[in-house]
Amino acid sequence: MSEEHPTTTNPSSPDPEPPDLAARPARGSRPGNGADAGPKSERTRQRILDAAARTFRDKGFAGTTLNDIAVAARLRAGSIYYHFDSKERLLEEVLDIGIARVSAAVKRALEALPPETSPSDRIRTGIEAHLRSLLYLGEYTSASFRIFGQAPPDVRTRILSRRRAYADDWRRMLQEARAAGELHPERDLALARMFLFGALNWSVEWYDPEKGSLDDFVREAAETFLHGILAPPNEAPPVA
Amino acid sequence: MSEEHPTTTNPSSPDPEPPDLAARPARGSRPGNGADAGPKSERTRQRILDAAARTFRDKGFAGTTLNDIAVAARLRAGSIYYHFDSKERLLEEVLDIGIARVSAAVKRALEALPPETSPSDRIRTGIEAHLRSLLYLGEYTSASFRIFGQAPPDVRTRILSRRRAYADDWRRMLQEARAAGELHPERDLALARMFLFGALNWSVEWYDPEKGSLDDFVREAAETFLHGILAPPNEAPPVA
DNA sequence: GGGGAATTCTAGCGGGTGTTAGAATTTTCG
DNA sequence: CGAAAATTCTAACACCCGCTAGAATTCCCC
Repeated sequence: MSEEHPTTTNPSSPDPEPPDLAARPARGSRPGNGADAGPKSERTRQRILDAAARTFRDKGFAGTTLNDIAVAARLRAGSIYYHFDSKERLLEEVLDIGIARVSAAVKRALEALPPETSPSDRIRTGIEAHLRSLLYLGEYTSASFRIFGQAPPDVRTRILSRRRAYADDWRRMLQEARAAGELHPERDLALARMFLFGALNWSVEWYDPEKGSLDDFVREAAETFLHGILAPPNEAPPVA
Repeated sequence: MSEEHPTTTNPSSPDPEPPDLAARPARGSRPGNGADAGPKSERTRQRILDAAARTFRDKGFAGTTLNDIAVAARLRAGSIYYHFDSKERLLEEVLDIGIARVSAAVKRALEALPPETSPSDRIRTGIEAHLRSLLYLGEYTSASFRIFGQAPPDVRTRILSRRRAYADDWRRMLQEARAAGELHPERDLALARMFLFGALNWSVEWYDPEKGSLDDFVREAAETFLHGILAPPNEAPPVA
């Protein structure tokens, strides 16, 4: 219990506490005493993280200056280094929080469903939860998907395990639906999943909350993915 | 006939020659004579453009150094300025060529169809052509979609008209299919279109040409978008 | 309120950026 | 061949980057 930064900012995800992110000794002198750092500066750390998430998302990783972040967080660039080891580490934490939040939101939504819910309805719920956390929950989630491709290789590999775990959740969901006979037997599930991720994550680039409610939007998105755009082939359309 | 650079590099797209990109007087002295620049250096310009497309795509706009491009094009960074005004202009031309090629490829594929082709089959063909030019045709097309979001605002607005024109092609295609009664009446076409773009363009990030043929891939992608992933609701699945 | 730790700021270092001027080289063609 | 034009290179400028040391300040708590 001698570490001073809680590392993971999101309180809703039970973390196995990856040790690589935690080790950051306070600069000037040793904190020494048993108590961890006061919650006072924890809020500054939070402000920096928030500013970084938004700025990274808007201008990309290489396009973002530490000064950009500092201005948005209302301090000087040098002060960032009291809280974070480097620009890369800052990115790493933003990305990490991002997937952690999306993953937790989806998990929570699925667990809230009645146990007899059909696999395809679970997929529907998952899509809606994923989209909602992307578009509403904040900049971490959108940043996490938007700039992952720009992250330096070592950051990417360090983040990858979490992303893979989330991808596995989806793989499982789709396989269960297939096992239940609810999916078209010829569809390639791996491709469908990547297709889905692409479609959903791209929405942060163009979604406009002014036009129409978010609820309608996420519902329609799920329907489009499940049913496609074609009219049902056999029966006449319900409008008669 | 006093300009020396043909501006648009792709010979396969009939361009209306946007004048903003063309104006670049040769540096040291006036070319003066009636003949335009020898095709000798035109190939250097091409090499720079190719190198820029690939490097931009891989490392992003801000993450790419003029020196990176110069190394890939086998010359010195300063020499780039003989052919291009600035890094931004270089990006602009790469992006421009990218959409122009995708747009031309899709248009060509659609025109090759027999005139009685149904609107939904036209959509299918469009999807396949778009994907193919993204994944096979080269780095301009993939770069164009991958880094558009990183472009400086003025570059983005200058490119936007072309992108809008391409989006309009798709809007039209979808509307015709709907008018023909081939689309599900409740689907939101604007959303479906953005959904589709997101799914397709994201594929440049993960598509692996080693696993399976491109033909199968693009076909399957089109089916997934058209029919969704669910099993057909009314009839029994064709496997009986 | 005062003392010591925690936090922020100032100032700067070393390096790399886009860009440019002008010299050096290559190409073109009479 | 030789001269003029076209192309490339060299060298540098001005600037901004990520990052650090140490001084200055603020915070916390007895």
